[in-house]
Amino acid sequence: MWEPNDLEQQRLDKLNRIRERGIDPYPKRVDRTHTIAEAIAVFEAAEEAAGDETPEAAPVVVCGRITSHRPQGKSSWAHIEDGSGRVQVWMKKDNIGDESQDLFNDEIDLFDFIQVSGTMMRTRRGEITVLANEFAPISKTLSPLPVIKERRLDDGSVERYGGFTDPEERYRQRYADLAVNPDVREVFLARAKTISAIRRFLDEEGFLEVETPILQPIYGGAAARPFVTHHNQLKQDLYLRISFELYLKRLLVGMYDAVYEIGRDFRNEGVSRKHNPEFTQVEWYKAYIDYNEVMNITERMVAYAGEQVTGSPVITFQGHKVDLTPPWKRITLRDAIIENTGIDYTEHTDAASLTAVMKEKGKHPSPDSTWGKLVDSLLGTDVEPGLIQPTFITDYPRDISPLAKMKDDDPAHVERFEFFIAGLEMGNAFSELNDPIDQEQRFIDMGRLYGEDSEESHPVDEDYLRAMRYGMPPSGGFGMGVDRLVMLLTDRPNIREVLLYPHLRNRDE
RNA sequence: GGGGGCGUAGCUCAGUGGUAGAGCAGGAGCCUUUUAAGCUCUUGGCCGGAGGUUCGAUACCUCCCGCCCUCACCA
Repeated sequence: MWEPNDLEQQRLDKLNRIRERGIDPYPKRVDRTHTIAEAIAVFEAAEEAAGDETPEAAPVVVCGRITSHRPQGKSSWAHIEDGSGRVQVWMKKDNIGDESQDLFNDEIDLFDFIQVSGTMMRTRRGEITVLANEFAPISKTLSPLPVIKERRLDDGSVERYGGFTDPEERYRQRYADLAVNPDVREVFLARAKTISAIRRFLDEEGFLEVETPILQPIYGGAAARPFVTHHNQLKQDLYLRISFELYLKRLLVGMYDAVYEIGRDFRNEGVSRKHNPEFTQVEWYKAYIDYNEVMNITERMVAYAGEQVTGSPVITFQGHKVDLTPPWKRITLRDAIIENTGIDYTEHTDAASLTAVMKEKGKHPSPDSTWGKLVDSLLGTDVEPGLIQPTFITDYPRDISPLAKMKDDDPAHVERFEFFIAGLEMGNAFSELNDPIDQEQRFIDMGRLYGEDSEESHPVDEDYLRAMRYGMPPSGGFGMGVDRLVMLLTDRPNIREVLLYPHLRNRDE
C-alpha cells in the first residue's frame, strides 16, 4: 500500500483541489491539433512567409509534460515536452483569466501533463512560445521526478544542476530515467535503429526471417549453462535456449537457402559489464558459402549498421576512433597469440604442457582447464583487449568448436572466426559442420572431454543428427551479440546502459 | 564466489564519537516578455538493515541487503 511522502501528499492535496474546481485531472480525451515539433514547424514556416511582418497567429493545441514551471503572478511560464520536442508556454492572466491563472500557479506542478490552446509567437528574448488562451490539466503527477536544470554559460558550455545519475535507481526506475534523461532515450532510439538496420540488411541480402523455439527440450549450440523450467501439463522439463544454432541449421536441411533470427538468448552464467542473463542475438545461416564469405558479409553488415545508426562508419568508443569500413584485419588465432604472448600453442598440444609454458610467461592459467579453454583464455586476456579496430580472429582449436568444419590441412583447427571491435567480443561464426558422422563423433568427444557430470557437458541432440543425415548443404553461419553492437554504436561501456530493463537482484521494498 | 568502493532529505552531494547540513525540488509572500527567473521567509531525514563497542554511534567493529568496479566464471 502506497504511503505518500510529504511531497506526494502536497500533490494529492492539489489533485483534490483540482477536482473541487470541477475539473477532471485525468480526462479521457484531449484536443491536440499539433505535436510540439509540428507547432514549432508551423510557426517557423509562417515567420518565413511573413518576412519582416509579424507572422499570422496560428492557433494550436499542444499537449505535454511540464518540464519547467515558473509561476510569476500574473504572467507565468512553463516548458512542456512531448515525444517530439519541447516548447515554452506563456500563461498571461489577461488571456486565460483569473481562475486559470490561479489553477496554473497554485495547483499545477512540475511534471504534470497539460493541454495548452493558444497561438505561436516569439518572445523578446527570441524563444518560440505558445501564448495560451486556455489550458487544462490532463494528467496529474503524484510522485515528483528528479529535477535536472541546465544553464548555458557565456562560453557556450552547459552547467547542470542535480540530476538523476544513480545507476541502480536509474535501472530500477527506467521510466523515471527516460522521463528526465533525454540522452537515455537517445540510446534506445539507437538500439531500435541498430536492430532495424540489421534486419533491413539481411532482408536485402535475401535472408528469410524465422522464429524458432525459446523453450527447448534439449539445449545446445553454445557452451553455457541453461535456465531450466517446467511444463506442468506435459510434465516435462524445458530449457530456455542458449542459442538458435541447431534449430536454424535444420531449416537449411529444409531447403531454405538463407535464414536469420533476431531474438533473446538466456544463459545462466555470471552477470557483468558485458553479460546479462538474457541478451539479444542475431544468428544467420547461408547455404553454399564458407566462413570466408561469412566474414565478407559480416563486415558489410556491421559497417552498414554503424552508418545507419551514427551516420558514419567511423565511430568513437570510449575515446577510441574505430573504423568499421571493410575490409577488416584477418589474423589466425595462433598468430595473434604468438604476437601478443610469444606462445605458439601448437607446440604445446596438451593442457599440462600449455599450462607449464603459460606459467613460465607469468600467466595464471586456471587449474583443471582443458587445452582448448587455455587457448581461449590466452585470447581473452592477452589478445582481446588490444583489438580496437575491427578484427577477425580465425581458425580455432577443434576441441572448443564442435559445430565447425575442420581445416583441410590441419585437423587440429576448424574454419571458425570470432570478431572483435573496441576490445569487445562481438560474434562468432564458422563453416558449418554438415558431416553427420563427424558431428556425432564431436558430440561424443565433447561428452568425453567434459564428463557426464560437468555442467558444460551437453546432451546429444539426436534429432539434430537425424536432420544432418538428411543432408545439409555446405553453409556458413554467424552469430552476434546485438547488445554489444549497440554498446559500441552508442559509446556505452556497460551492457545495462543499452538494456531497458537490465537484470538486477530483488530488493525488499 | 574472491578483492576493493559506495549506500545521509524527492534528486545531486557535504559532514562529525555528543541523535545532521547545502543546492535543486516543495510550502508562504511580491512580481503581466520570464529563461538555472529573482528576492524574503520556510517545511522536510528510523544518516540501507540487524547486532556490538561506548555514558553516548550516522560516524568505530561484525554480519546482512543492494549497487558500482575488478578478478573468477562465460564458444
